Amino acid sequence: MGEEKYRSTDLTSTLNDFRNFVDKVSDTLQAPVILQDAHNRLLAHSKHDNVTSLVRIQTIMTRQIPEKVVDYLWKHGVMLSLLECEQPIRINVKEIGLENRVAVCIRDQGEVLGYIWVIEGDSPLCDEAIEYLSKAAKGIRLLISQYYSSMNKADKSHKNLFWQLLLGNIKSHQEIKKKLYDMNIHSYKLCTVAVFRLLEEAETTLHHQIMDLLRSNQQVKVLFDIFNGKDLIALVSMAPEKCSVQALDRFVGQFMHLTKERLGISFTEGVYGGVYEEYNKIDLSYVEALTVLDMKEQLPREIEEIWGYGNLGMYKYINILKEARKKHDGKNFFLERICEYDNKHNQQLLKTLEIYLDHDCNTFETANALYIHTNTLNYRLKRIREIGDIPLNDFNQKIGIYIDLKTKKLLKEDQLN
Amino acid sequence: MGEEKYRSTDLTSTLNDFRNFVDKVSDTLQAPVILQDAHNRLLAHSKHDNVTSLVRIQTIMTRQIPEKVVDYLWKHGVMLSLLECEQPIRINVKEIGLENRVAVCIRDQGEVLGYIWVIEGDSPLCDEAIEYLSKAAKGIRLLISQYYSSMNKADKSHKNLFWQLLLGNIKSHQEIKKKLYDMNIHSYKLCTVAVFRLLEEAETTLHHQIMDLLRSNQQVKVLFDIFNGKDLIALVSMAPEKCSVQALDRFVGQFMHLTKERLGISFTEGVYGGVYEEYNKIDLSYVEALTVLDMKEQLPREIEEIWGYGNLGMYKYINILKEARKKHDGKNFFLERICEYDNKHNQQLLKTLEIYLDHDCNTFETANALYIHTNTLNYRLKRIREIGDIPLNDFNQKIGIYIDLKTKKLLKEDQLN
DNA sequence: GTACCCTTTGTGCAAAACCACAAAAGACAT
DNA sequence: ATGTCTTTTGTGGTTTTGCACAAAGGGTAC
Repeated sequence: MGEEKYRSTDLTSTLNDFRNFVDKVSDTLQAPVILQDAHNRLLAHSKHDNVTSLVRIQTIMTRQIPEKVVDYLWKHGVMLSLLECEQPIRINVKEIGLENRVAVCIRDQGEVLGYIWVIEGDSPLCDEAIEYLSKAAKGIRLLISQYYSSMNKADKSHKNLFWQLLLGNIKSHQEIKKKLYDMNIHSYKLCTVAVFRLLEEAETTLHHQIMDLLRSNQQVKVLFDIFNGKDLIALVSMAPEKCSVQALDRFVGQFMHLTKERLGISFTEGVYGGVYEEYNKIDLSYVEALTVLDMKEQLPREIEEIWGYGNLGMYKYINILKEARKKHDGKNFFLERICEYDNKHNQQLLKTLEIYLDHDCNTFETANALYIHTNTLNYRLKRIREIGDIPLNDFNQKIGIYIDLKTKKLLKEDQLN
Repeated sequence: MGEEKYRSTDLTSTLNDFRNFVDKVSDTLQAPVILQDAHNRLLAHSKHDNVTSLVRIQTIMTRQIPEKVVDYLWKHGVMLSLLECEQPIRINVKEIGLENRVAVCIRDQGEVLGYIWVIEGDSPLCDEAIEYLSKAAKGIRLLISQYYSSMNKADKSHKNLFWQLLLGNIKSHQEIKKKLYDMNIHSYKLCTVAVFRLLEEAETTLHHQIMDLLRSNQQVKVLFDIFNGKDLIALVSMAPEKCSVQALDRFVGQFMHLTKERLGISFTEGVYGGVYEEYNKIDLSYVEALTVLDMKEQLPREIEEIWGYGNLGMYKYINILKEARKKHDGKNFFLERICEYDNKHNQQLLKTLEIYLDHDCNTFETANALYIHTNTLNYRLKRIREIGDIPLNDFNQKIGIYIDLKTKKLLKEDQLN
């Protein structure tokens, strides 16, 4: 699913050039050859491969080096030495089914443009062959540069379309569908907008590395991705049968874990909006994702384990409720009474009530969270019912209290800032 | 607590006239005499009463005939015959400690202005005395008319102030306090606005009867009352120790019951707003009361047993939430899935979920409400969890679902209208 | 028809929530 | 210091709830 979205007519000739290049190198060295871009995406592979390893089949079929291989190579420092070494280096690792290879980095003024891989198999390349490979790497530089720049052009209109979608400029689902088709972007039935927020703005090179990681995920197909300040915004799509809260949460979690592990970069949070079939709801999904991010900042404890808008629960509405309360200025007499008692008697009935509601009125969990005996909790709840005159067996009342509790908290925070 | 609020300097002379009148009649008939207005409020009682009965002490002390006596007289048709009969009639009922009396209605062109009561005790009035009484009733007509008209003037500024309070025109608590003091209106610490809505607009005479009933309640002190179209708006006050949800609910319930019973008039609903100490929150309390009324119309079943704004729970916010949802147009995927299943398999999981939440997730109550076996309910809940992927042990999620459930319902209703 | 799946109801057991009571500790005022 | 009131924790027993399993009924597709 890798680079196909960048395909357009003016790029095909370049791709043909790549194929000719690898075939020529392959013929000269009498070994299978693979050309890759800087992001581990396959640009071309030599014609006369008599493919023997599973890894290579996967690489060619998916047009990308398998995730586990990349992972392995990073973990064992192979990628790093490849990046730093001017000369071709030999890679012999049996463990993950990788054949013996020689790899060289294609570089232009320090910038990494891609890699050439030569599969040695059981007959290692001689020194002259290595030398030839080194030269070949230099020879292909210009072509790859051209490839990148023409790709950038496509990329710009690509970015442009994504922003239009995010901003809801195109109102018709059909129209969007056609545009995607024209751009050769194939979506599954469902899509949603994911947003990952970095601790601080990063450099463009980091952006690319992060996006590579994102695109190489196994759970969802990334249709678009773009950086906007600290935010990485992505439109991801998946088949209905594979779309569940669990799956999306896992996707977000794993991606954030990987960036941390592989690149040492931490996102503050990663979230996603509503999941829709209609492309004209992408803007909605984006806004929803931002809402979740906002909530994560305002009430981190409360929605610690929520990443999707669909699971925000009442917090979807908390900002509206907060504003309503600010305007209306009504008191919640239940809470007033409890607060008064707490202050007077140095108690913590309010906190108890909050945690109790946080834990869905489960006495066991609440007692644990408060580090108190269940009987103590029951006693406090009795007092809350008595003092606050609070009907703890009335769902509606509890919601009213919960809303007022949380909005009060937020308003207090607002005042501090 | 009756008529004192109408007292003002230009009225005192009239009240003196009344005292002179009753003393004169009392002297002539050699019996204690009481003069009352049309609303059973005492205008004057004769000087030389040697009071013997508890009822009379109460009447004079409270400046109003005791509630239970009025109740008794209405129930036994005495009031009715008094209203209809031109001549004085004799009332002999021992049962409630009432001494033997002769009463006559003071009438002017059909309109009832008041009553004269003469206590006979053990020496009944002779026919001439009755005849004299009849004439006296006619003689006092003009004075009472004057009394009413001057009272109306006071009443107008009275009404005016109330509207200012309801509309929040006076911003300062202190200023309002002073105005009340000037008008000789004494409030307890807490007050709230109650609103009762009639099925249809009523005549002024009915208004007065209803207000009399309202003022004669035992639970709260009525500081102001006014009719606005179908709505009877009242500002009531009470001491903090007597102020509870139960007390206010009882007040509203009993008053509505009495109007139905005594006057045959039904209110659609009676409600009250927030309870405040500060007079400048009366407008807020009024708006809150109207909010409750609005809810009573929109979701009668849901808030059937709620009359006070403080107990509205989440429904305080339902209109805001409804508007938010109308604008935002997001779907609740939990509910979507459940709905879809219901439609496909002709089930009623959605209704089950709603009733379940309505009953605070109490399986027993829910099963009863749905007329199904608890195991059936448990099975359905299991299916709801499975099909809708709904975490029924997460308070926040449940709130989100509940809000969306109820707002959806309201929006559907809105569309029908 | 019949096979299959979903739903309802019944039974019984185990877990949990709830409640009453008591002892002990702590807070606070006289 | 003393007594009173509130709070915490423990014990033990009852009630309620949750869940597994089984049987029966209902609808649908082949």
